Amino acid sequence: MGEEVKMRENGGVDGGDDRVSEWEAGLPSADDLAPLSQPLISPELASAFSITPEPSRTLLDVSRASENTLAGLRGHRTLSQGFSSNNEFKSFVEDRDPMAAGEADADGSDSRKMRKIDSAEEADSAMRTDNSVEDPSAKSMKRPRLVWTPQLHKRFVEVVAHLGIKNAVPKTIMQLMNVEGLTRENVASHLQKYRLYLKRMQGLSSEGPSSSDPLFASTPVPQSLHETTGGGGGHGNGHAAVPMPYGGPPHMPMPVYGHMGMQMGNQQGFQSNPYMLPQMDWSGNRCGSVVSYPNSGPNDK
DNA sequence: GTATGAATAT
DNA sequence: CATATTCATA
Repeated sequence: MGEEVKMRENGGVDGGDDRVSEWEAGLPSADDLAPLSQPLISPELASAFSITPEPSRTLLDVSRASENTLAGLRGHRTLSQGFSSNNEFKSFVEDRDPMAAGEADADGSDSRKMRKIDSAEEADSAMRTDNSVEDPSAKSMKRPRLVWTPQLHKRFVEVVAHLGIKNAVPKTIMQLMNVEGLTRENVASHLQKYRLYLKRMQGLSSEGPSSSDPLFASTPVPQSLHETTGGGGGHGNGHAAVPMPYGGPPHMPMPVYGHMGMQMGNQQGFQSNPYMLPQMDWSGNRCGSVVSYPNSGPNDK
């Protein structure tokens, strides 16, 4: 099972060196996972989800069943726990929402207000036309919308930062993130947004008339030239802080989780994805009996 | 044919 | 607004 991380084989565009092999072991130690175990989710949110707040979750270091790719690399370096020990990353997913907010048919009737919560026993069974998408062997299935959770985004940012804008291409990022279920398109899309964000910030680094420019973002704007490996050297890039206003640490005016006006019929809300993500690390953190996933798969092509 | 980046759609 | 999907292109 030992696998070596293989990446960038030379796509054809740009002919820079594709040498990469340092972060494999020295990826940024992002920092501590402390915040990770911290309530990334507000209590109310948790309540809403009905998920046990689990107050006694000191360090979730307990779970550590990852190690797939970087398993062999780790060992040296005492880094607090950069990527290697970051535990397996899973994504959180949300079912395809036909219409999230507004924008439905005409304007006057939005018949979308129903809440049948209560009743201890909701035996509402007649429903579901039975189309459970279940196909363990399904090769392609419409994956649910991927939610870029703060943690995920963080990973993303870190990887990108350490890759250097030059090598930060979707495929590589995806591979380095090593998040199961993440697809190139996912990354590409997010990368696009991220780039836009960077660009926007470049022009107005400190400007900010009153935009909602979060004072976060220490302007880590990566220099246009960065070469992480290879070459040249050095680059003492320690690591960048999460530039995006993501990962709302202090408060949560309504940041990452954005609008959770989810109108799920199921109280549990969580869907059972045949493929990925049943676990909710950062927030719910339900480790312990995390089922090992058929990691063998689909990713990493 | 694959991968990327931007545009466009949901 | 956040992602997904499509399109043109390297």
